[in-house]
Amino acid sequence: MPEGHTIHRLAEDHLARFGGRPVRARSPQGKFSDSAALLDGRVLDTVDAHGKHLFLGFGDTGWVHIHLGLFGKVGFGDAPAPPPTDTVRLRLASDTAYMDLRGPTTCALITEPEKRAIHERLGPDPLRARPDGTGAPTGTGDDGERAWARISRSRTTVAALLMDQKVIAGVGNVYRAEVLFRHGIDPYRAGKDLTRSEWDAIWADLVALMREGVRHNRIDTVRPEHTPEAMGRPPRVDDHGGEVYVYRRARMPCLLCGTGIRTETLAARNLFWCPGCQAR
DNA sequence: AATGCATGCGCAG
DNA sequence: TGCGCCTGCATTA
Repeated sequence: MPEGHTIHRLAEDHLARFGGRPVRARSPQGKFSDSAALLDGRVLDTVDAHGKHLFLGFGDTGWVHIHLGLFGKVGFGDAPAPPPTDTVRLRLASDTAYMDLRGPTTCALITEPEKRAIHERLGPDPLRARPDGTGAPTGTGDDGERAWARISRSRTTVAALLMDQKVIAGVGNVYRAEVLFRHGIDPYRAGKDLTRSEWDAIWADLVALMREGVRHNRIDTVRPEHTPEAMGRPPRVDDHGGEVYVYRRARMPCLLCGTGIRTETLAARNLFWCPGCQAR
């Protein structure tokens, strides 16, 4: 499940469920036992998310840094919490709720400087962009400038650049495929051959799409005129929920032009695109 | 029961 | 470029 929208949503959900109250912390699976003991009885007072990194702030005790990797999952439930299974890396529990974390790549108790170092190696995050119309001071949120500086000088493909967390943080395999489709860009185009206006449109689109992703807790990328209802086609049946144009639609006809969706492995990940709609 | 696969990433070579 | 890591689920036998 984890692209940036999942992580930002998890940050909100942790704060809503556990914020401001002491939590019980355990690591049934064992790898986080020592840190869980330090956290036990502490108060969650802040949360933060940058790209696919989640941070749970416990005051002077430090930050729990979580990265879900490919398989990591968080499950929430209401009290009373059932006995955890032995794959639960971290269980947090309050009087009203519990959370089980399984299979993360990272779950570690870190310091403020260590947290800062993580932010420094990540590119701008569309979900950390300054929301429009809030009157927030300019320059307080992420924007696409730093990403553009890298992309516009790079001979690497746009597809690879979008997945590079140092270039832009939070985009994963689904948003990558979908945003390139939405802008008619061939994934193999070199970064330096992207135009400034194309990049600006991509960044703005990611800000909007990923915010919707946080809101609905799933990835939907089809425009209103291309929804199953609008087109009179059956909704997507496969597991991952959201309505998309190309992701995991290999060999199926493009919703817009009917060309067969292509797939190829790029840097060990499955890339999907429509050769009819996406030009070089 | 065994195998394959996944919305990720870091490392060795 | 390929491998290992972490887990759960669907598919295959």
